Amino acid sequence: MGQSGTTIYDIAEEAGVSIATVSRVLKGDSSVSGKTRLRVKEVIARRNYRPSSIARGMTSKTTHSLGIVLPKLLNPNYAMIFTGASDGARQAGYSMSLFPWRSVTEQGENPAMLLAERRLDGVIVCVEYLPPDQQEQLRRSLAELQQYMPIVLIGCVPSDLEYPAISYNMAEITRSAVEELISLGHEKIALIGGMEEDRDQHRRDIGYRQGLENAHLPCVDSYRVWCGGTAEAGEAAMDQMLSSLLPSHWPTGIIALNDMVAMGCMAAARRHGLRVPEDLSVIGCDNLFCAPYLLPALTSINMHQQSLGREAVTLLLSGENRRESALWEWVRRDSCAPAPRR
Amino acid sequence: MGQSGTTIYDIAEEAGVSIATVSRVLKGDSSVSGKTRLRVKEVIARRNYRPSSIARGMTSKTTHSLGIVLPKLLNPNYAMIFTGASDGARQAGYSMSLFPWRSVTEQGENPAMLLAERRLDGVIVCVEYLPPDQQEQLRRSLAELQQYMPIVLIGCVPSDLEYPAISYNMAEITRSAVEELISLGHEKIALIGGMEEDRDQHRRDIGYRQGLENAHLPCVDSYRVWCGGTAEAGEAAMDQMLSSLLPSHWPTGIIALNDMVAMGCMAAARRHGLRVPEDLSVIGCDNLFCAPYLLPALTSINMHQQSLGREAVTLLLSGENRRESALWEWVRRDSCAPAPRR
DNA sequence: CTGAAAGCGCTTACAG
DNA sequence: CTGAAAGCGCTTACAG
Repeated sequence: MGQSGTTIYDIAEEAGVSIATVSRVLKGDSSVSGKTRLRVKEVIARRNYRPSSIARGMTSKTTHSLGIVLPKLLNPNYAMIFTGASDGARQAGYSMSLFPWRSVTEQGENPAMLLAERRLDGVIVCVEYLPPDQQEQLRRSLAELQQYMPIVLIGCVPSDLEYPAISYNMAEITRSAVEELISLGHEKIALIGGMEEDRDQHRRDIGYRQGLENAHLPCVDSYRVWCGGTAEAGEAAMDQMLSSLLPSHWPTGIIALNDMVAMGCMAAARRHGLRVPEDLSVIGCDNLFCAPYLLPALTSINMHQQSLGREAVTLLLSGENRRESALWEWVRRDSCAPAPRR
Repeated sequence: MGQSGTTIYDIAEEAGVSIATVSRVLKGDSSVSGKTRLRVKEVIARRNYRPSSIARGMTSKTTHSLGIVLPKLLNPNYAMIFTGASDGARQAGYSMSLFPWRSVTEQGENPAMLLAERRLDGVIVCVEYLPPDQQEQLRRSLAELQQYMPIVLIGCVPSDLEYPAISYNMAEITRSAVEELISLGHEKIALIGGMEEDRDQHRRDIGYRQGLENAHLPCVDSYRVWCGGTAEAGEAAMDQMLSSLLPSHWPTGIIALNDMVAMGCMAAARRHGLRVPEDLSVIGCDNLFCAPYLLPALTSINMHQQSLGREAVTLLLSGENRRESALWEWVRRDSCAPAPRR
């Protein structure tokens, strides 16, 4: 165990050359003569020698490993981003490590320093919308982090954060969702979403209001609901909303934070005797693998998370300071229908 | 960018001590006098200094980073394992990197060497059932890998592989699933599962046959279907099976490879006019977050993947050579019912 | 209690 | 084309 042991000195000795020469054939330096190259290569192969990337890192100042900071991988959405990022990294010859969101967001002394120690060649930070006080902490952590390594932001990136970034158009997406429902004749449209603790809601809220306003529809407070990002949370929130409203005031269209929340909403709606989509249209977000297999199949928005992850790596390694918008597209299925006649 | 720059020399100079002393206060060595300790700590804080973990690794021979080799993270199942492992690692002060399955399984020169270079402190390898020829490659890769770092196996671990491991009881689980259906009066029980390329099926097949045999039921070839692990694959496989069989021969119970496959099966069954669970009972595996929200809610098996990931880390860091069995439990919902009267 | 020195396994000018 | 030497940023005996 751990007896890898063989170093560049062993190879040099066995091949009868200096370690400098071994180092040269390792990096494919063409100045090495054919015969020495062959001899050295043979020894390397026979001894199964692999240079230590960490020793290399000592001189080259580069670790060939990247990091990604994510809120929670259990959301399949983030798992997709991570997968894409991990793939992209590997293809470029880097490894990818996962760090928890709180490593940049928590109060206390220098949470970002966890990453700084690692001397990564760069880090992708996936940011959700945060309340003002936490935003301040995020700002500080990012500034600190950037002194140690390049960073790229993805997600709900505040527009005044001056880093390379690929950001979600949550306002635009939500406005589009409102328009989608309005075009089907809906007027009572509810917005269910936003992590309670970090009020992810904010951007969505802006788009939601815009959409209603453009159609000269009123914005009703009881149709705007905060909840967590899980199916359970969505179910509870929907249940709560329906229970507190007279059936004549029930919304006919729901825009959910994500597909998991949408799943919960549909379950709660069913329990209250609502049929989807006849009585209630539902729109999710993220286009999870299970969306087409729900009953009815869920209309959702494809966020292309996997390619988002890859692109973030590309951007990170490019060193450019671009700011892009993440792609998204409608995936219309069976959970939306014309509004019921009043 | 990357101007972290400050080293132990800077701190030593500014505090008017030797680098050895700085190193000592860094590791909390009690031999340092109170006043020097304070002075050094002050400089460290002011300069925002963090020792380079990679330089530390040079001497300590330890990188404080672990790896995990997974087939594919897009399966939420593996995302759970990864999350658990990543959490466990972090709590122990380690970081966790993801490596693709093919890094240990692919033909060619020393695929495992990708990992060897990294000088990880250990690696978790999540193994699926493999056909004999690939098993040989796996065996070689693992043996090689172990020369560089400790390894722990999880998943469908061949019983003759002499490594610390936490393995799935796929045979036992599948047998239990057969018994579950038999106890509901089913006699025509189909097994849908097993990645076509790696015949993951094997263990399940054993359990399936045992279950039938114990109940003196025949094992019908057309009820054993190979397919990939996705919903689409499950849908296609089910479709194919129903289309090729006379309705009077249709199975009344399905044991699916996993929940995603089960989702596909249910969709295909519906298209063929079968009601679940009245005409057809379906059992999934993995208990995905969406299982309770399907219609009908899917009966499944909870594999506790997250704690499995954590435990794998514990086992890895313990250095022990234990071999454990992964926990599992039934989660009975609405997709199983008594067999229809013939 | 503290410092000078060697060493971890490489890479890279600098000579020859 | 090749080698001796310095250096990357730490840790750890070894002296004092």
